[in-house]
Amino acid sequence: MYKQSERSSAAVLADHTDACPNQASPSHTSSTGHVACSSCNLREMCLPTGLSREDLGKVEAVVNQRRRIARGQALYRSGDDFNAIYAIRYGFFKAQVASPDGREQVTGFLMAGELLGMDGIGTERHTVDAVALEDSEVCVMPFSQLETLSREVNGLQRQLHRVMSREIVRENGVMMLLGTMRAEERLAAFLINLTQRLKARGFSSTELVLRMTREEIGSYLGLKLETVSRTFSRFQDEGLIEVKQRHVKILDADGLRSLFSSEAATAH
Amino acid sequence: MYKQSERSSAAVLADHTDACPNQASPSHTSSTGHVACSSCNLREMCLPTGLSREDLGKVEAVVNQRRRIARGQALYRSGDDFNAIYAIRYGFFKAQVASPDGREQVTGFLMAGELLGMDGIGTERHTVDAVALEDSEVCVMPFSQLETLSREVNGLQRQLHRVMSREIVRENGVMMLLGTMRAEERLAAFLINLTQRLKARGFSSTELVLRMTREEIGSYLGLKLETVSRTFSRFQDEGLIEVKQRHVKILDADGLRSLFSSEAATAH
DNA sequence: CGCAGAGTTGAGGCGCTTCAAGAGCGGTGG
DNA sequence: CCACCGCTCTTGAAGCGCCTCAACTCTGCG
Repeated sequence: MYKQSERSSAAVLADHTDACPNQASPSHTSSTGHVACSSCNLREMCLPTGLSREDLGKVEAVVNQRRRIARGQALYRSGDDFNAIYAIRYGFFKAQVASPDGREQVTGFLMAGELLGMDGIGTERHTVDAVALEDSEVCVMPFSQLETLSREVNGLQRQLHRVMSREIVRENGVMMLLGTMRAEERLAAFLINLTQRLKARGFSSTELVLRMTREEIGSYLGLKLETVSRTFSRFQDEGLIEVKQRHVKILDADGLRSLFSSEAATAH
Repeated sequence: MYKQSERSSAAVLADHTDACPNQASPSHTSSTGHVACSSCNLREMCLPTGLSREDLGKVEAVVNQRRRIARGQALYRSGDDFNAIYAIRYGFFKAQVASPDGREQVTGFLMAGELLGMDGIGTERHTVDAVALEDSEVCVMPFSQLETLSREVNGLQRQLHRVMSREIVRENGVMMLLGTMRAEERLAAFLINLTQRLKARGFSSTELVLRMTREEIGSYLGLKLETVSRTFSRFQDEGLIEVKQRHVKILDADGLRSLFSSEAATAH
């Protein structure tokens, strides 16, 4: 039914069947089995997009390790040394920053095929926390090797620049959301964005299971959890969506879209 | 008195003495005189930070053009083809995004030594407008040449990655500001940030001339111009600053800082 | 001198937050 | 198996912070 949840709920189950008894620290397990980008179905939305078969082989030589992160565990934390960037193989993460006085802001939610860790390049230290919201696995790409290789493989260099630029542009969009939109618009934009990304990964674009709490959604959108909850309820009353806890069914995607694009006249 | 304003006001004057009569389109003038990074006093806060003399020479070969932008003109606009990134030689810019329905959000203010244009790398099209807030000049760095050169000059590659990563981190900070801070905190953080950057450029860290309107500040901070104005007035009443139009004197920098860092208990 | 753009200030209202109570759900242990 | 606990989510009521609308001042410029 929820196509998205199949593997995910299985992963959650896996959490409690083998995470506890088998391993002391499941979050730091690294399965060093060789990684084959060429046989990864996320290839085309991950870092090696558009590389030739030959170049792909060179990249595979750099992506020599995977790492599993149990739900609730951090892949890295603000202040950690920066060594690598990470591609999500499966699972779901949040990225968040903390201010000196303890406030936290979720800066992004990341899913399979997306990259984590670019915040650390500038200072050799990570500046955000990357926390798994479900049991996840990432490919570890040591950055110094990536830099070396991208001098030789033009397509990789190009792709690395693209990915970083797109992250800048994505954040511009979030700034616009936070700076100019009302609660209703923010949440509608959030839902549409999520469903689009899920659709690109072959999941349903009308049914999804939220991997984060209302509070985390609120943090991302600059709202309090009660406002998120109320707005969900209002969307449901208006027939735009159907919400049952974290299960959301989109009933009127265009209606949602019209809440934040074009129809600016909604504001009175 | 206002060290910062010396050259700037001179530039503004230049605007009205030669922009109108002498040139049809001052914003597109490119003075192709050779550019010498090695003799540029912004060298150490610009792209070629930390390069050897030899490598610097190679970079200079790529930075072969300057461009002047008159106040109010755009260096580039959203939708324009992406060709180059730009280093500001002097002047002041705002970067802003527009949503389909016409809302605008200022995503940054940029000063000498800072880089513009990285928003365009990902899609080969710019996604933001870069508008000069005073008469300005930039060094044009064709990106394809920069990519080619950065394969050869490791320091340049490294620096390019650093700069992009730092932009991501900066935007994370703005997201935190927009998502969690109150008007007072936002404006205090804004002022402290500006003065720090001015100080790094050798200007006074206590007296500054704002190059942007209240509305532009408000757009950046997710506030309305009236709120910006009122908050300035309140800061003045509290003896934190002295405001006279766009002239701002910082009287109590620590007081301002305490408004947004540590003292979270300010919220009641 | 008058006009336009930018900034200030006041009054009132709305949207979101805050505070609070209760319901739903999953996990745990008797 | 069911009672219980903790966490998440929902919903209501009241308050406050920022926005909206509006009038006025200030400054620079023709």
